[in-house]
Amino acid sequence: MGKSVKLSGKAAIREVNERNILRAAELVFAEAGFGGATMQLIADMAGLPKANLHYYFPTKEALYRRVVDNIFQIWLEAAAVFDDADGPVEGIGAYIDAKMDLSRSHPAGSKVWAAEVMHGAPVIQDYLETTLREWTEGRAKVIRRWIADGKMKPVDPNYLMYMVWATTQHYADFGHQIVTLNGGEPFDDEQWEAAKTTVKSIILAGIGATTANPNAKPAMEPKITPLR
Amino acid sequence: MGKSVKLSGKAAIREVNERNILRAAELVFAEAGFGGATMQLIADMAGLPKANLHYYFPTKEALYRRVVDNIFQIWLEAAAVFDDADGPVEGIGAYIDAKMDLSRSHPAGSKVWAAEVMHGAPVIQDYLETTLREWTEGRAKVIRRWIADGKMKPVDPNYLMYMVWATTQHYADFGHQIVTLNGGEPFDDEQWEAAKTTVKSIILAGIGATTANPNAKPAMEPKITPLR
DNA sequence: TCATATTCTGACCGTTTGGTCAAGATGTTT
DNA sequence: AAACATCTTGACCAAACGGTCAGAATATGA
Repeated sequence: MGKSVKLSGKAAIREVNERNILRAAELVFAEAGFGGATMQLIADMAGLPKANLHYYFPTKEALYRRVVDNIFQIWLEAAAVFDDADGPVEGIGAYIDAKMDLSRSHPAGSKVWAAEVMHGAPVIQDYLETTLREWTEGRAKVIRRWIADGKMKPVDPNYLMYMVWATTQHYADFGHQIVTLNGGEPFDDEQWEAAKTTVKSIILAGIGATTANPNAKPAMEPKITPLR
Repeated sequence: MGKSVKLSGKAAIREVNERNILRAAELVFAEAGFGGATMQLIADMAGLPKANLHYYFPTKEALYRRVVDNIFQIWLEAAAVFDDADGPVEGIGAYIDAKMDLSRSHPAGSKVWAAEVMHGAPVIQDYLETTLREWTEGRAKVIRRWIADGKMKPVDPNYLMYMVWATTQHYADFGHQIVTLNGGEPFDDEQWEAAKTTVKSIILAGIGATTANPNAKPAMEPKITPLR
């Protein structure tokens, strides 16, 4: 019932060590940034001598690349919930849920991604230009369809997507600020649920999302400049 | 007609150099992070020998502190537009406008702030606990008053504030990602205006903001958990 | 058991970095 | 112009860093 076949011997050693190193590296990169992170610190956190790190990952850049790769994979998997949805309430709602859950369960990954983008995406530029761009354009088409079907107000899909990304990832990237403003206490289950509900409520109400309303015309004139 | 008295001689030299250094430092810190930034790079960008930097700012930490201080000041000044407003449309709308303008005019500052918070706010923890907290609580009271007056739906002011921060700052912090998804072209005036309008439109509609409606009762039951 | 492949690790190295310093250059005051 | 304060800068240093390497330890397969 395990998710992967239990390996033994050398193969198991390699898998365990690589996993440990990647986990430690993600935390250290998230807390100190790429420049501030040191191989020694990652090694200590993984419980391995530094030279052993370089046995599995030849350079700091290679290790960082793998960390970012993993994050992007998780990101894409979570984005799948968008696909099989009949309208914005279901689709965008589920997407917000998924991204909020990720911000809670995987804050370090979100931070590494944010720092990478902020520094000009030296490592993941190709991802942005290919995979992410295709994904975004695909979802934009779906949203435009929903708008045409009268299921939500006319809104440029890109700005809407940025808003969802920004709002959900904020709870990971700025988690420290939020905790401080919360009196130093991390969010409990109720607060996470309230945050999630508030985000969904405001965005879905903000775009006038309805479960289905094919024969309705937009409630307001399309003030928003459509995508050119 | 200048904003400050023209100094001459040594005083002028000091002021000009400090300003140049701070400007260069903000850019380098934003692009490379604290750990990735080097005094040599900042010196080159400021057009000064490295030793001269240490004459004006004794350590890298001291220089970084000053950069973050400046950012926080600008942040606070922009936040003032919130204060003299009669309702959410005016207050939150103007605040969003101000923060969007800051994201466009001062993206490096936003990035430095974001990185600082992401890394656990080692330098500005006291700001978060004092000034920022007081400001946030003050604004939360205003928002609760608006809710009580029926000018907007019941929403936890903190979650709402996080949403405004996240959405507006996203255009600075993730500017590179947005530019890439925009085909490599930076936003032009129209796109900035459209982004601003979309953000305001969704948030204000999302919280059911009206210019004034003192004798109306909330349109929906308060699903949102109020601040405890 | 022995030979082979893989994993582990302390010691080491060249480079880069933040920071220092002494001496010179430039402006200011009397 | 002389005495003083401030500013400038190339040269330098100790520490920290990413990365290397030879050889020990451990597992695998015949």
